[in-house]
Amino acid sequence: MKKKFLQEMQDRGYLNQCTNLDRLGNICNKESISAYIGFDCTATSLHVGSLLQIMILKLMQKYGHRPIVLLGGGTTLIGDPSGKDSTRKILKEEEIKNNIKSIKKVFNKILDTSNNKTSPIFVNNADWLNKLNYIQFLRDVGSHFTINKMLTFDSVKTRLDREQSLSYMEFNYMILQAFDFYQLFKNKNCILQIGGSDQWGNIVNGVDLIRRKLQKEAFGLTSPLITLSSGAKMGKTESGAIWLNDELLSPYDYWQFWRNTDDRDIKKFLYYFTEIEINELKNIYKNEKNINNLKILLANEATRLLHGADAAKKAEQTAKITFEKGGLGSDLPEIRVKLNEIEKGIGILDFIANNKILPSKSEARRAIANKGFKIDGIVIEDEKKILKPEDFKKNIFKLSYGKKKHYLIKII
RNA sequence: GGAGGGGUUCCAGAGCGGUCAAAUGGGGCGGGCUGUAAACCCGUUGACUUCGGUCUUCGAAAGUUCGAAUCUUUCCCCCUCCA
Repeated sequence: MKKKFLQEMQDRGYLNQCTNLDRLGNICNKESISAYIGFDCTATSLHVGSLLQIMILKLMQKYGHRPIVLLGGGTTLIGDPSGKDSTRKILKEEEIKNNIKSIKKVFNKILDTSNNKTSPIFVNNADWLNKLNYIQFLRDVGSHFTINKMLTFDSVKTRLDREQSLSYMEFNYMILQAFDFYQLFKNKNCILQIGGSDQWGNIVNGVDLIRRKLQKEAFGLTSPLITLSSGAKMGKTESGAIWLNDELLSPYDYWQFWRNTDDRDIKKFLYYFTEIEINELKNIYKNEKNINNLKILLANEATRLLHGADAAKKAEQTAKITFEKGGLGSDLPEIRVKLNEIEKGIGILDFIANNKILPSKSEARRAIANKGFKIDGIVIEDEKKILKPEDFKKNIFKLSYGKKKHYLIKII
């Protein structure tokens, strides 16, 4: 039973690169460690692009290790240039604070907070970065970095190669991230930093800094970049990002996202985004010949992990009713209208635009001309249609846009 | 600091006085086929419209003209070469 934690990391495909896999494995098997992952706080929610990292934190807990979640209030003020080809918008401190609060909710939902030994610790690097004294910092930390080396990092190189500007502020990002690791190593006994493969350079810098300043070994580990078979970026779909916070994306829509996984990605995703044991997964994969059932399994498991079992069940139920029976699933997004407005009559175009189903009446017109809208399964042929009480059976009807977007229209 | 090149609709990229809401490709969206998949095919892709049109867009502002994305001036930004 060697390398239990790292073994499963590897089996699930979470492991891309490690500074010293053998030594880290030995330590992990002997004692419980702390490891950190830093998250960006540029939005009020993380999206599925960060989910793999969160799964890793969860896996740590499974093996008795403690995850440290660094919500980078300090570094978000700067903006990580890795993987970006242009400078990011600079956020106000107030916004970042707000984002951190909102993002935290997701961690508390996914991670186990009941076990004292493994419950996550949240840290904010603003706590130490904001206090830094520039000159002091340059002497203590800056002296350990050479420009020669910094220029060789991908994040810097790609910017320069593409002749896109890289501000001095952003150039400093990697040093700050290295300093974060150093701080956590020193104060929280955090010996490992994990990140996406684009973070490799930044992570190695931290490991180096710790070695130079403390003559101690720290470890770095990266997860692979998730690539979709379609070539698109994970987490970005037609209708925007797949947010983890339910205020931004309902559990039903989240479920749908997984249900619509490309055939070619399904196996990988089951390993990545569910907690089903590897052996069981192998079995399932061998025995289940209907790929759609695998997609449903993935959707259920992934949704359960984030939104809970009830939400997952409800979403599945709604999907079943809506797609298999053409009926009205209770979990579909609802749009309520007042009875007196319906009695007056509402033009379908106005209705679509006012309720933000589409952004403009012109688009609504086009969609109707292309037979994109249906009421209870019947195509709306006339863009001049007026919604009236007769359209509502039992005060409700289903408005469908395309094959996948359905809304319950209710009279209140 | 000097010399050139350029900023066009989501992106790339044509247009270079009227026929331009702007070619073409990509992406998006809708339809068809299917399995709520992929591939493929078709349509669509500024807003408002009484479907006749109307209004707002081609880095910003001002101007020439009956008429400008296209010409002129000023400004802002980006790139290349030289110093």
